[in-house]
Amino acid sequence: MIRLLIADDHPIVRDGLSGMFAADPGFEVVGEAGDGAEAIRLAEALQPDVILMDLQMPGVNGLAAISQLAERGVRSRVLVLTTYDTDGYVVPAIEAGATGYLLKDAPRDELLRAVRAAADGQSVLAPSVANTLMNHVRTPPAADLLSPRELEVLQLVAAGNTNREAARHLFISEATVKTHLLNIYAKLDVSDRAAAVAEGFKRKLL
Amino acid sequence: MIRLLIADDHPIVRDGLSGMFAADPGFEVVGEAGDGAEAIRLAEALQPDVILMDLQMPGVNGLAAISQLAERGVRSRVLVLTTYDTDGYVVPAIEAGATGYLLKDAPRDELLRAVRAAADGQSVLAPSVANTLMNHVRTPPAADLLSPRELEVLQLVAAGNTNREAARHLFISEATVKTHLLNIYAKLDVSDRAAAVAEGFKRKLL
DNA sequence: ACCTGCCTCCACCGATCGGTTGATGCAGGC
DNA sequence: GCCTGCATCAACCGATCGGTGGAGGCAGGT
Repeated sequence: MIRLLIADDHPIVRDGLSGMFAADPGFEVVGEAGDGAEAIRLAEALQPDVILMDLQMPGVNGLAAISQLAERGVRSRVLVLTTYDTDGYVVPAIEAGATGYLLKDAPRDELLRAVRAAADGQSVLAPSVANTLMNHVRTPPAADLLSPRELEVLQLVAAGNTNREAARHLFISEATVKTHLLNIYAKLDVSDRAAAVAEGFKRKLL
Repeated sequence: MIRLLIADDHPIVRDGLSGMFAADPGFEVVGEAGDGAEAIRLAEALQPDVILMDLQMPGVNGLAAISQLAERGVRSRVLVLTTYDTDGYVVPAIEAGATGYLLKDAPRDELLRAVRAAADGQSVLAPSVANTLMNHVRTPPAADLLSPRELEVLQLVAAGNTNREAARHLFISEATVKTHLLNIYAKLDVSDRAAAVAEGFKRKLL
């Protein structure tokens, strides 16, 4: 018997989900919340196995609610169930601790399977959500903004080498290393080696 | 009609998959490869819609094959189909360009659905693989190795500030900034600001 | 043939940084 | 009450860095 909490600001959606799960003997809807704050209160009080959470809610939104649940040590699994494939929310929701991410257009049986999987700690992602997540992991084009040589220099600098040491590693003069660095600064729009390293990481060059 | 290429070093597995897809009129197995090199050759020659790729293969392994296919501009979707939920390969495979990742214990109909989805460009992940991927994007504990103040200093340094500028931002003296930096160097086991920024990124502190 | 981008090198300067030593005050834990 | 960790400040030194203004060679593309 899986104990469920439903958090959605639309009563109609809550009723629909509630009825759907009530019809299946494997589930019990133990509570319903209309906003994030209520969801947190009820989750702490009821300790459900799974929380179906909409992201768009008034006041404390779903994302914030997920973060707070994690902080407060609530062990319920959170399954995000949202209307739109709002790309921008997928990664934050997962970072915040969501166990799964489905869209509301999912067929009934898929939703039931997903909740069972979530209760079991397994991850369920809608295909388009999986896409988003995978694109997030895939390294972007990583522009060949820096020349190969400049990249080598930047790597050595990031490893803590002084210009002189980097020069020795590359069998060139210290002056050349400095020239490369100045070019790197210009290309990355920074003004010192530390910021260049930071930009290098941000742009996934390192 | 979806055109398939099967790449697996076990003939038995190839036969099994081949027979399975041959039985369905929606698929056509246009080729089979026993190693990565052959998979690449056949993929370029046949331009299949989907490639079912095992990761463990002699010579050029599946991971390397996926990378090379992407480099050579082959437009086929690659669906990784491997025996074990080898965690370490999930993220690299996706970074290399895999469209989906399934385990060989997947039921027959799920495999068929997955191939159709892949042909359509949609992502299909086995639940345990989805788990792995999600854990990868979740920010690790991010050890509170650095004190809050030290972290602020490091962030300012990473943004390209000089010690003096950082001091002004924090309303403290330059000497204090230097002290913080020295403590940061010791904690991160580096010897200059550039390497500290690099370590900060590697340890996900920035 | 020309231009552009890349890689290489030089010299000089002031500004900044890294290293050291030492000090104070204030929390929290034993 | 003592110790540890954190945050704050000071003065000093040599080493390093960033900025400037060059210069030449060598490849690839127009």
